Amino acid sequence: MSAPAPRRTRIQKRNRALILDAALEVFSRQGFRGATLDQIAEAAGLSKPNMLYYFPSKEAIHAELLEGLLDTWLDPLRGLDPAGEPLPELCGYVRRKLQMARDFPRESRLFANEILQGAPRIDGLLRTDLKALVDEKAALIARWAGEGRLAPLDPHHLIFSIWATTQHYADFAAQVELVLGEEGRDPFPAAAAFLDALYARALAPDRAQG
Amino acid sequence: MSAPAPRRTRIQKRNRALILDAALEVFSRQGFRGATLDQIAEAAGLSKPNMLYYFPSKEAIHAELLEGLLDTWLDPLRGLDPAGEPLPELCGYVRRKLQMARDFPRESRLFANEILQGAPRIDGLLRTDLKALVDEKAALIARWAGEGRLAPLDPHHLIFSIWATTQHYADFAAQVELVLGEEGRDPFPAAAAFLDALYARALAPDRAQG
DNA sequence: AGAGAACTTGACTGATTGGTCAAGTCTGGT
DNA sequence: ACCAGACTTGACCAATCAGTCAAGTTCTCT
Repeated sequence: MSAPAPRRTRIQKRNRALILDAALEVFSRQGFRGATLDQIAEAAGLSKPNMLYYFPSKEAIHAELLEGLLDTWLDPLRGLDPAGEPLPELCGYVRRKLQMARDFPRESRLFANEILQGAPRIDGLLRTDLKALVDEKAALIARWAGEGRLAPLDPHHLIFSIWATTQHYADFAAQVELVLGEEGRDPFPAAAAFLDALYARALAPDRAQG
Repeated sequence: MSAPAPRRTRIQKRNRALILDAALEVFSRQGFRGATLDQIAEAAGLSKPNMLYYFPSKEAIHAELLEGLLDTWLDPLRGLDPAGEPLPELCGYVRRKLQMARDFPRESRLFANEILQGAPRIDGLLRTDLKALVDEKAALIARWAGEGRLAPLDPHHLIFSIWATTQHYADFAAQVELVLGEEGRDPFPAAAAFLDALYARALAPDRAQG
C-alpha cells in the first residue's frame, strides 16, 4: 500500500524535521502561495538547494504537513466516549480542543488557511475521514439528546460551534490579544472557564416535565 | 484632513468598482502575498496596466478594501442597544452577524486572512476603533449580567464566541458544506436556528434565588 | 467637427519565484 | 587510510512577479 519504508540517516531525520517545522511556521502565516522556499529555507537554517535535496518540491513539503495534520487534529473528537455522561463528555471535548489550539496554533492556522482557500488540497480527506467521524459523533450526540440527557441542539452545528470557538483562540490570536489589551497575558485560562460555562449552560437538558 | 474630493468620471466609478470586486474575490482566497495582479486583472476583465491606471499599486488596492471593511463589519455590534432587553438584544446581534457572514463571505475571509497573518496591515485600526467599541459593549453586557438580567459570563469572551461561531460559516464554508454533505443546500437557516437556541440557553439568567 | 483630457494597451524592465546541476565536502564502514 | 554514498552549495535557468512607458484610442465638451 504505502511507500516502502524509507531508510533515513540521523542527518535526514534532523533536517527533515527542521524543514517541516520551518515550513509549518511559514505556510501557517502566509498560506501556500504566499510562502516562498527562500523564507522556509532561511527559517530552517538550510540553503534552498539543500532543502530540495530532502523534499522534491514546495508542494511535497506542504502535502506532508497536511497529511500528518488531520489525524492528530481529530483526536479530541475521537475521544468522545459513548459510555460516558453526555455533559462532562462534551465539556471535556471542548477542553481538549481548546488545549490543542493553545499547544498547536500553527497547525490550526495551517488548516484554517487551507479551508479559507476552499480546501483545494485536502478536499478528499475531509470528504471521507472527517465526514465519517463527524457523522458518527453527531449520531451519538443526537442519541444523547433523544434520551433527554442533553439539550436538543443540532449535533452537526454543535460540533461546528465547538470547532469555531476553540480554534478562534489560535487562528485569531492576534485579534484576541489586541482586544483584551493585556498583550503579555495568556488568554487561555479565561477562555477555558468561559467555554466550560457556555456549553455547560447551553447543553444542560431541559427540566423533566411532569 | 482627508484627501481632496477626487473627481470621478463614470468610467472611473465603474472600473474602480470592478477592480475592488475582483480584488476582494482574489485577496479573500489567496491572501495578500498569494494574490497576483494578473489574477485580479483577469477577474476584473481589465488589462494589468489599465488596472494600475486606477490604483497605484497592489498594496493600494488591498488597503482600500481593508479600510472600507472594518466599519461595516462592526455595524451589527454597534446595534447592540443598551435600552433593549438583554437576551433578545444579544440574540439579535447573533442573527445580524450571521446574516453578514451569509451576505458578505468574501469580506469575512479577507478579514480572516489578515488576522491569520498577524494583522500586519490592520493592527492600528484594531487597537483603536475595534478595542474601543468592544470594551464599550462588553461593559454593557457586564452591567446586564450584574443586574441579573443575563447569565454571568465573561463579556469579552462572549463576544469572541459570537464572532467565531458566526464567521465560521463564511470562513470555513468549504468544510461546513463537505461535512453536511448536502452540497447544494443552504446551511444558514439551520445555523441560525442552532445559534439562537445555543445563546438563548446559555445566556438566560440564573433562576432568582429565594 | 475638433481639441484636450481621459482612458487603454503591447512591449518592456528588474526583481523574485520554484527548481536544476555539476562540482564539491563530509560521514560511516572497512 | 580509503572509498562509496550521503550531504551541501554557488551558479544558474525559465517562469512569474509588480510595476513602467510610450504610443495609441476613446470620450467629453464646446
